[in-house]
Amino acid sequence: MTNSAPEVGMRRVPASLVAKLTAAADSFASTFDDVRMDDIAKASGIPRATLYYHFSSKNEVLAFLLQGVLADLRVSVALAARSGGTTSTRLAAVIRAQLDHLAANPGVAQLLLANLGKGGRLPAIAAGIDNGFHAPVRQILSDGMDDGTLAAADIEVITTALFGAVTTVGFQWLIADRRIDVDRVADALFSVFWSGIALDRTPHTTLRTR
Amino acid sequence: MTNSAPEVGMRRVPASLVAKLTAAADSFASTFDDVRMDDIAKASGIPRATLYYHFSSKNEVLAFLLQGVLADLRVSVALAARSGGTTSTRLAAVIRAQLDHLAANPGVAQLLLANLGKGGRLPAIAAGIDNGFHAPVRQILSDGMDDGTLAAADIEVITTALFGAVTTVGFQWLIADRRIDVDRVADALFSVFWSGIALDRTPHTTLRTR
Amino acid sequence: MTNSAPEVGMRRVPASLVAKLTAAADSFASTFDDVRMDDIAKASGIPRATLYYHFSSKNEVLAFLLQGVLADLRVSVALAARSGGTTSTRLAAVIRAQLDHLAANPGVAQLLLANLGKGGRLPAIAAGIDNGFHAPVRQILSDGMDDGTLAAADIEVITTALFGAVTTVGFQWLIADRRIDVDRVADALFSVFWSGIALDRTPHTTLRTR
Amino acid sequence: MTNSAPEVGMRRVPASLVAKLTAAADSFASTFDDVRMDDIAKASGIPRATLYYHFSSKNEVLAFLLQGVLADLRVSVALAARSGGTTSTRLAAVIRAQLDHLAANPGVAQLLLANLGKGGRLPAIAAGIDNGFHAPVRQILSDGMDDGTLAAADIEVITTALFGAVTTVGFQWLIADRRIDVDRVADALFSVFWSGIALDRTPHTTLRTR
DNA sequence: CATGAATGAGCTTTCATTCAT
DNA sequence: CATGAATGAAAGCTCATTCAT
Repeated sequence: MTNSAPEVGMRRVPASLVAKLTAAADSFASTFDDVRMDDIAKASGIPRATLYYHFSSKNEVLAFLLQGVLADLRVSVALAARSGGTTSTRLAAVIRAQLDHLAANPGVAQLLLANLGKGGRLPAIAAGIDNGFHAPVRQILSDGMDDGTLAAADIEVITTALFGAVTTVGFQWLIADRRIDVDRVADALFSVFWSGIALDRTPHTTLRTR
Repeated sequence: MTNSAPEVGMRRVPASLVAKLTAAADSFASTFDDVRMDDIAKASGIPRATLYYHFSSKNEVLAFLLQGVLADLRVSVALAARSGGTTSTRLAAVIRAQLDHLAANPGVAQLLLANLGKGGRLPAIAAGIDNGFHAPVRQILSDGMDDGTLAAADIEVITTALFGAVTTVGFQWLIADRRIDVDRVADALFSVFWSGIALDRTPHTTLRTR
Repeated sequence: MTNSAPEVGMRRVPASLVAKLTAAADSFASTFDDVRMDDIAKASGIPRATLYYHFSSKNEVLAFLLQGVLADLRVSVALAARSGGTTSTRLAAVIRAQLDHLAANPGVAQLLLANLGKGGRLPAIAAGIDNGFHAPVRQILSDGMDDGTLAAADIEVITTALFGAVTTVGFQWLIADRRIDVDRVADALFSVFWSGIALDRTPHTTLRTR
Repeated sequence: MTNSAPEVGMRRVPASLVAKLTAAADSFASTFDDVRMDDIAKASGIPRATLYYHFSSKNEVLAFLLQGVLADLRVSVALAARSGGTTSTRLAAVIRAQLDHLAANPGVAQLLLANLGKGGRLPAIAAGIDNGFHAPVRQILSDGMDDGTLAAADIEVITTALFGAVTTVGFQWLIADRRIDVDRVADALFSVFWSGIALDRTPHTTLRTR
């Protein structure tokens, strides 16, 4: 899973650093605690001062890693989405791609989760997720509606729901089992989103409780 | 939404503190950054030293707030789940309950999200979420399978997926619109989970990419 | 030489700190090198964190000390200037006061000198010196011209020249001898400024070399 | 005002560096803050590592600049002092020379002032000032006493006082007006030192306050 | 020779927590 | 009981200097 080394406005990061950083990312990202610059330094073997030579702050380092991971996600999800099959095939592939990605980058993915609610990085991260996951899924859904495969539905909600469901389940598995049983999880998730859970699809009515 | 003031091992927290803390929770929780003891103190008007008189650490204060919110969630979701309707009715009610809860406690909910990956609080939080959301949903699903309303399925995955989907979509709305259009979101989410997105439910096969 | 503890916009500084700081000032100020917060802490026995509790930055600590010293200077010089004697008596007294002050606060005075060319403190320091020394001297000179004791002259230049001369000579003595022979120096300085160095005062002409 | 490129124990500094450094000196010297190696590098356009190739430390670079400036001072003051006029003419010329020098090198002069109290450079600087200013003035004063032009007086104090007065007034003007009105200042200073400020020179007595 | 890259050492500042009243 | 004051233990960042080409 090669990191595409995106620029974030700082000095072009040399390949050797990129390699060390991404290699070490999972180990320091999964300390389950605030990541300290020293953690990054120790885990990657890059002296703190050297990191500061290439990045202008700790946040830049994290942003760099997150953007790298998101870029990777984008690539693999886009690939899955483009695989010219049916709507269902493409959707299933996208789910698998995201799960594979989670399984491959557990630490950084967690870092990403921890940063969803932090320090001004949100816009960039949100954009990254939108590019990497939402956009392809929106495309698949929209294609599916066009060709009559899918029922008309709230694309925005469904897309976000799919992302949330896949990510949450993936994390749940990672935390519980240290790994993800991609086959089982992907099947179950696809099945829910594709066919729903009801045995019978007779129209029902949602209650408005308020 | 009264906070049930659970004990976490510290001396009984006086009502006045509980009031001030929960009232202020949203303001300091949404600083979108690491919450510092001083933030809590300033937002709640309770001097730092006084907080330390009642709690034994910052984590205890956060845990107290999170548990309070989770207890509230538990109450309202349990209520929704117990409302003796059909499986679909109960499920829809649970989704609404969680969305209402998110809308009512955006700050603390975010705090909770930000703390999913932090400082040893995870087990307690996970337990709280399990009690508050997963358990009732599992019950509903299991009931539904028993009475033939639901297709046999991977209850564990579905439950987690539902939680992730509802929460993620809820946050997405909060961040984008500052509020949640509960009706629209609840309908859309219920519809996906209940019936799926496919127009036609002809059996399909999931590809195994690996 | 009591420090009048002026406020600089930060937390009111407790007397005990003021005492420790001013007592230690000379020792850390005379390291002849950049003063580090740790020097101040060690010399004064006040923990670094405590200093940061009372002051908002290292510069604030230095500013506080400088202002204190300048306030002291102001008091003693004003006293000397007010001593209702003749113009010459008052001027001589002011010179002595400034030399005494230098001798009593060598370290902080040096700190002041080192800071004349640094970090935005200049305006405040300049104001302090103006209040403490220039203003009284200007008053004496102006009084002297009014009562016919002094020849008409460029008060601004003379005042600054006197300050520069007294301070420079004082420092020179401090550095060379570790102390100031106040009697000798004061006499010599007063004599130059009062009578000049020429044996004969026959009018002369200054050459314009360019 | 050509910099005579004195050696300070480092390899011979190439002319191109000398040019760039002295040209840039005023700009980085007037940052009014601690001069960092990077400031010097940026202001002069000479890469930091190149500076280290030619000088062995930051202090060497500063010393080089200061000594250059002091050498210039020495040349022009010596010239003024030697101009075979009367004592008063020579003294006036020296005052003008120092003021001209200040006006021509405000930044480096300030750097010099700021470094009077710093890092081990003091002895060299003091020696430079002594050679450049004090020695010629001492000579003039001593000549004047020999030929009966001057009253007997404390040559050491007067010399230092003159230097302090001229320098301080010069800086004062630079800071206040961005330039020095050399004519006015030189006249006023010479007048004070030559004739004193008293209208009447009737003998007076200095009070001994202690 | 010259210089972009790298880094050891150390600085200022922050913050959770404890103390003393 | 409650709290203003105090502080130990890091954390983030800077900078003079050295390395490697």
